[in-house]
Amino acid sequence: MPDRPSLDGLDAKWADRWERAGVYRFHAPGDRAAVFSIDTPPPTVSGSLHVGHVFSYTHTDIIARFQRMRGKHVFYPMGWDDNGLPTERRVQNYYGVRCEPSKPYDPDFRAPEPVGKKGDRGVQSISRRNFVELCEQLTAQDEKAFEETWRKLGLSVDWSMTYTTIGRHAQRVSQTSFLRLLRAGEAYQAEAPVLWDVGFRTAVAQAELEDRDHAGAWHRVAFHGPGGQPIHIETTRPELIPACVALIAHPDDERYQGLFGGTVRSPIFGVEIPVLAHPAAEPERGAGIAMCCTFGDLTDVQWWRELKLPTRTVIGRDGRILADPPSGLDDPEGRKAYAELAGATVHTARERIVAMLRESGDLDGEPRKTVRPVKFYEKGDKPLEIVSSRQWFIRSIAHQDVLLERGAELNWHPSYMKARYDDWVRGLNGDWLISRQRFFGVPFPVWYPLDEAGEPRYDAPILPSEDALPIDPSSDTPPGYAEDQRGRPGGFVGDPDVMDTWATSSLTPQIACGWETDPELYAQTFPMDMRPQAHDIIRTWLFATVLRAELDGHTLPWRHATLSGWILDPDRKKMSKSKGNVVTPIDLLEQFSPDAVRYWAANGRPGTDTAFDQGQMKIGRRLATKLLNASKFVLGFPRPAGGAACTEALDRAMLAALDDVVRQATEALEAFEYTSALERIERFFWFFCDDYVELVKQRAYDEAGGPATESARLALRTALSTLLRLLAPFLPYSAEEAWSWWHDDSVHTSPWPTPGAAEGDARVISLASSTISAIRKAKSDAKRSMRAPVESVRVVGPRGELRTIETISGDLRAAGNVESLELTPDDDHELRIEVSLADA
RNA sequence: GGGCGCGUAGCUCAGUGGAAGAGCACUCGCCUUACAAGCGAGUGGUCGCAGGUUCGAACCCUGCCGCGCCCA
Repeated sequence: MPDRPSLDGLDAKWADRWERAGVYRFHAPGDRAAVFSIDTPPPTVSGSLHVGHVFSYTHTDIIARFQRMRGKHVFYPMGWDDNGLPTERRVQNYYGVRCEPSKPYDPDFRAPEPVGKKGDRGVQSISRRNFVELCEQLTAQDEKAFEETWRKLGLSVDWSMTYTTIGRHAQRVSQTSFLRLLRAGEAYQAEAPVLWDVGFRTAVAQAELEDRDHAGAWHRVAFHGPGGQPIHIETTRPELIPACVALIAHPDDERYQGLFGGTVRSPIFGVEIPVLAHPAAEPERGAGIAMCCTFGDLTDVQWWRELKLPTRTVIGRDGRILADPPSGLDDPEGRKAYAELAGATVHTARERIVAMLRESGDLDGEPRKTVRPVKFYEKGDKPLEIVSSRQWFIRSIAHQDVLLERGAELNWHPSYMKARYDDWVRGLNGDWLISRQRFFGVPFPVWYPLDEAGEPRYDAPILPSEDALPIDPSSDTPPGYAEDQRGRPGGFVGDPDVMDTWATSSLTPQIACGWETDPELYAQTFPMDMRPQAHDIIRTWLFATVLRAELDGHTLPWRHATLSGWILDPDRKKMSKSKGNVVTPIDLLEQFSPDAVRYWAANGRPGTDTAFDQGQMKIGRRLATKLLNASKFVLGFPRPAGGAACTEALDRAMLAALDDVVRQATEALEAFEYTSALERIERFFWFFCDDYVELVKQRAYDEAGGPATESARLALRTALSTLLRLLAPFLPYSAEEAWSWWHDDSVHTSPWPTPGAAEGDARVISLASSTISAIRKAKSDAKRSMRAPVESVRVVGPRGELRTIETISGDLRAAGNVESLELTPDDDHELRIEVSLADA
């Protein structure tokens, strides 16, 4: 036991010992009921950890530690989400490279020096395989740094079970699951219009969209009616005029009754276009008649599908106008005009076409500026386009009802978060698009035979056997073929796409629990007990995981979902990356100690956004330091003899009150309410230090010993043992340090306290506190030391209360340095305490 | 536009039908043999606003205002 206990250095000391002793190692007990399994969110390693991570992962760790002390075998693996676009982007920016799939692999390629500043040097094109290798190298580095932070924070993770979402095991699980869905008809591919990000050149899913206000302008444009009369439409996207396949108005719109069923000619391009009626047209919007294009928005897709309209694609996957005009654009003048647009970006094409319309007199008035919500890919910086392409989907629309049922079975913490899930499931408007035209991800384990013309036969995919997984169809050869047949007529070709990150991370329970690879482990850990995550990814991660477990086994993946809030900066705004990076988690842990940072995190209630508050960390640091000092004080007394008993009223009352705290804290933690558990424990702890310890100090010091002294020493030790264990989930380092002063085992594997048989009078405590308070106030008012002698304390009040005070009068006199304590009955008035100080 | 949450002391937040609370900050004190990185005491509130229910409302109901988030 050190002379001056300190928090500094505890993390290094204990993180190392815990690892060596295997304190958090999972040992399968052979019994599902004895396990508590946690589906830890794999953080995206393409960024840096920020205080928000520290916040929410601490919440999970508190529950993990509590359940472990409750006797559960806690299954608590960590994963790293390293696959997917965020990693690609990080690698591109970090090394200044770009993946060029047509380039051959360079076996001698060495990772370039990291880019110092943007624009320092040109971007280097490298082969897909070299690019993937760079991704693997950089994520390995990032993962190491993440693990260090987590260990320092004191997460009680079993690090021997760490997985990554790009690792072999995850790929195997992901591909196995995909093949099964494919065989069951739950996964399918289709040529369909999909939302497309032209910057990243990939399809994106509904869950990855966000609406952003985007500046644009209404253009009033004349189409030409049968008699040459102008039919005006209003559009924000005049560059899509060559893609126009119909004009559409509401069936009840009187203005256009005469035109329905007829045709008009498009300006500039001179294409004959039908005028049709459809209820999705909004009479109030613009001119009430809209041009339907391939594809301007999701309504265009709906019209195209329902009215069986032709396709006139003009925007390519790079966001530029295609070189060749679409079918139907036959007019020579029109083709000439189109040629001036070919190759231009959407923005440029719009400017040119506006100039043409102005020239031809088909632009009515000037464009009117507007701001309207436009769909963006959440990671993208250009509006999404809609392009038709072949993509993989997982069925979800067909399962909406059962998904809602599963949502109702799940225990949500806090419960109101369920509404977000329900909203999302009810609002699904298509199946889940899982293919991405990217490089660093889990490949689709599929090849296609090539026909005589060298065209892939998408309807006859070649599938690997499950035991061959994981495979990469771009380098592995399908069964029955030789590698030299790749890409040749009559040969084969691999599916070029990779799965979206969520398509793999929606399987974290299966990946972590050993689905199809470790049946024993799986039986003891799945369905998991707890899924902690942030509330903003209910529509992605939570939803997708529920879907996959349903499709695979008609089960929920876990019993409880716990949703953490966000960290807000002091201005109540969501903590931005730049701000979060000003103070890195490591800096915080160094400055305040892990226990202090955890204390701050533990004060953020489940689901509630919480302010970043270094003040709370200071308080946490104070609490942890106090715990060490109080422990040192209690353990400084001789150990009570074997036959010692708590005989004194104050000791018994204190232990009884502590039992209540144990009950309340246990109940709260069982319900994942770590904040109220901490609040109750903490409140008691300060009472223990400030009042109880002060009151029994003299009695405990008494070198003559005796039953009353033994009672105090025993009560102090008993309470300390309980308090250290109650605080261990929150302050694992200081609790472990103090515990180690008188135990050989770890506090984190010792049993969670249970209420004892202590019987005590709760009134004793409140009367003790109010009496000693009155004495202190008298001294404080007189600006005297707390040790100043008191000539007399006169307590006047009801006999019952006086009798209670009588039982603790010795402690009160000793603590207050009181010469005489006088008790005067007065049953007609409330308790009154008069204090007379001795002369200075 | 729909849904969810929030609004209590200068700040961060507890309290969900029975006497308005804690910590921080601030003020005034105290070397007190665990802790001065400590301890004691004090100042501070129209519980967003307006109605309603009730013997009694910060708490339940209705409406409004403000903030945030999710979804269209």
